[in-house]
Amino acid sequence: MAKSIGVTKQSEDFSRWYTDVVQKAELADYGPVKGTMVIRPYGYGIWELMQQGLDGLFKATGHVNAYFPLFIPESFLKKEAEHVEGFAPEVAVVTHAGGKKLDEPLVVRPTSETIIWHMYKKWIGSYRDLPLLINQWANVVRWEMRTRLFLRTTEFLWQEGHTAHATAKEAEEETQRMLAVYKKFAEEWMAMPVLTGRKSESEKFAGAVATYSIEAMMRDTKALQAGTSHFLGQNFAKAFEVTFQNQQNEAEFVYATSWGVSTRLIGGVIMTHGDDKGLILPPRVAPIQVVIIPIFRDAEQKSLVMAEVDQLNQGLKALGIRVKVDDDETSSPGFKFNEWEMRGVPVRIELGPKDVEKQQCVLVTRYNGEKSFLPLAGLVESMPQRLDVVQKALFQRALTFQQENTHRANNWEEFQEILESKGGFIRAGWNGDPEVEAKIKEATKATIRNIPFDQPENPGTCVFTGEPAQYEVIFAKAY
RNA sequence: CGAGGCGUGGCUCAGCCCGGUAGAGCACCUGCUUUGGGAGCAGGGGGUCGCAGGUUCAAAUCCUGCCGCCUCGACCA
Repeated sequence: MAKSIGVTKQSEDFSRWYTDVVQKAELADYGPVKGTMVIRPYGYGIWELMQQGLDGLFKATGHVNAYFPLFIPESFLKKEAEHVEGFAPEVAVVTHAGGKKLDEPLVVRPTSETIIWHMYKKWIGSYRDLPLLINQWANVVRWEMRTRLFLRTTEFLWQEGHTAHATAKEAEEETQRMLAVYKKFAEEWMAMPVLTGRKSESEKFAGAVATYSIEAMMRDTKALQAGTSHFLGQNFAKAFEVTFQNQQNEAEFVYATSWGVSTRLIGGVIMTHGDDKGLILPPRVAPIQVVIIPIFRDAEQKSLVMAEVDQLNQGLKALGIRVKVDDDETSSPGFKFNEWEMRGVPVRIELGPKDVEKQQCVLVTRYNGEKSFLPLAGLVESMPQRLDVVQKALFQRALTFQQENTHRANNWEEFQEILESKGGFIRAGWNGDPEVEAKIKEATKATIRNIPFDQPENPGTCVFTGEPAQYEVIFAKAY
């Protein structure tokens, strides 16, 4: 024993731990083209559950799904000045197709605002066509220089909502509504506590009037932008000449929003809950919520044990619980324990001859390693409740961690000291000057994650200049 | 693109300095014994040594060029 199997310890090398977990838990693998990723069935299972959850929340807020093309005429991208400036460096361009050079190059969408607003021009004529609330599930391509599985890949899966409204107020409300949806999803499905707020000018979406984000803290105390919602004002409506006639019969430019979360969230859930043994999945997004490991020596024991196991399996399935029986006879129980722990299954049930005799089983919860002997009677019925407890406990644990690693810095010395010794989120005053923001970034690599909605009455002084602060903001090193 | 490192069975790597039969561990296959925290023994299969050229009787090993990957920096959901 004691061979170095499993994953690199989180405490030893967080970044290697992450890469190990992603690959050994069979969530994803590297594709042959630099920066591309193959999402394997287990990882894709998480994404499917996320999609179901999010899609339900989108539908509940009045949105419908549609699909727009992957290819966008290059000229579209150039119509909105900030947008093209922001995305031009990272777009992939198709210059040849059908065996010849194209008249106009096509860009592979890095996001779909341009092609969607091109279409909205055709569909929107009067105030009666508004609001238009469309979401699409799609892949997008951004040629990033440095990539990491799930967190930043050349091609990734996401959803992008694109809405059109008659008034700025309505669009702003939509922006906030969807940010709240993201917060709810992150916290209740992914068990990831997040901070909501507005992005600084330098960090906002290219082409937006304002960008809002949810920011989460990973177990290495670095920040992860987990979702964004943009108020686009009339920028895209003007670029694509999308007007509507209001009730006074006047032409007006339409107001827009867009919002998205991506497969990056999977990276977030891994880094929010995982430990030295590997992945820990919140039950709501776990492809396998309960794994049952039967233990037996011979055929007689096998039939005895499997009879109980089958009953458990059927019972749990009937309640809609995602359960797997690992009856593979070519690997040992001990191996399976470790394997399923590494893969983050929330609850494990062990059932052997001794248990059948006593009409009990061994139940182990992944996140805290707690092992208990429970009577088989009533076990099935108790499972939804048990999973719910795990789901909430994971959120609580992550929330406590986030709070314990959030500090207030009142001056530059404190700021640097906290960043060096503790890391994490730093709440600090900022005078609102982008140059100051840039200087802090250059000096420390910490960036303003967002300007939280919950502002103190007095934001104090700017942590860098000592001038009166305009806001209290969250600084952190980020992914 | 700047700086470092690395390309050898599926994976992790040794061999390279000092040229001469291509290796180990893990994984895989077969058999027997095992199975309550990563099982043991025995046998077995599998490699154009990143690519191209050069030096040499002889190249994984030396030389040149190219390609790819990783880490760090500049860009970002």
